Amino acid sequence: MGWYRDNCRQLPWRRDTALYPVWVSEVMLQQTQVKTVIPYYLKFMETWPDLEDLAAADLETVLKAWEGLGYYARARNFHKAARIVVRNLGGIIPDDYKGFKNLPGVGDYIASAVLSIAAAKPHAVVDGNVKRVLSRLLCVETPVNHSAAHKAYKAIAETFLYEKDPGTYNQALMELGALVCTPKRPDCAACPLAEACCAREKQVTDLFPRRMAKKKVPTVHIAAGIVRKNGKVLITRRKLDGLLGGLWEFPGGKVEPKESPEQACIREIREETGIKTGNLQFLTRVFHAYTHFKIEMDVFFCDYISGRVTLNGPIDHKWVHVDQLYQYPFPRANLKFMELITIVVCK
DNA sequence: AACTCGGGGCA
DNA sequence: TGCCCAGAGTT
Repeated sequence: MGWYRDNCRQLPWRRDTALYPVWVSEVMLQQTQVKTVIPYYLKFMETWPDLEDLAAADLETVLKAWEGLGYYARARNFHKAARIVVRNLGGIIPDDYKGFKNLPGVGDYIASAVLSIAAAKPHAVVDGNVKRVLSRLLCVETPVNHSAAHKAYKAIAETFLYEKDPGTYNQALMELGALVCTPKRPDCAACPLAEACCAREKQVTDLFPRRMAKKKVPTVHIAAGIVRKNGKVLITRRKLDGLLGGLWEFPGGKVEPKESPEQACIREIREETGIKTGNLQFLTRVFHAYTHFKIEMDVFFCDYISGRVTLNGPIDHKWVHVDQLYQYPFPRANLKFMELITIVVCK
């Protein structure tokens, strides 16, 4: 705790420890590094300073603010939770564990983090940092990426919980993991727990935390088309659940075996939107990695030929001017060639 | 209990 | 390149 007081970073969400701003930060910080979150957090709080503001916003606007941050279900769930609090709970965020965790997108980590930091409730957090620190401190053999890990580390974290100031205890443990007890080359010389650390004493910090082997991720070939018609281009909106739910994209899909990217592009656009396209012109190839697979996407300009849009898969579509594309939330893989479109079209 | 869900920082 | 990150929901 003393180490934390002297060494903690000055982060934007540490300025206001009310429930809402802490909640915003914890949702964004889920599986996302501090450095990445900072600009998103500042802009989000500026746009929606209070829960009521967020509840009144369109989902689409919230997704736009989340664009590039990933795990878009976080934004959808948080937005939904804000509306539940305003509509059903009188605008009061529950400050008890059961009531708060019941909200969509709030699991054990967020409930424990928000309530300990913003309401001094005695709940220990378990995140990647905490698991790493405790694993080394006690030479815990439970692999941190195993299903049983959360429960095991939660029990350990609770035994050490400092109930007089659980928020600082939790943040101190996480900060220690982020700054000192790092995944690679931990700085044991700077660690306040060094004397008590099992892994350091045995010189095996690089063997902890234990981790189960990961699977390799396959690569998928994708073809996407920028369909032009009367100076506008076609974009479609993905269904709200699943991968990249609710985001807009250029229509396309998987290139089947024995099929050329051009054929796949025309076929996928016809299947998804019902329209016929042709006169394909290669624009670029984009590489992008997701958690469970990688994609190689060939992007084509296409001309609209015939047919009316009848959606099969996407939940919406629009013909938009290239200058208006920035208004819609797109996946990163699409943003990678967005600027190129403008350059080519204007030429 | 296993699988799905983004994107970036970093060695 | 591969690893890992202030995890939660679904199956």
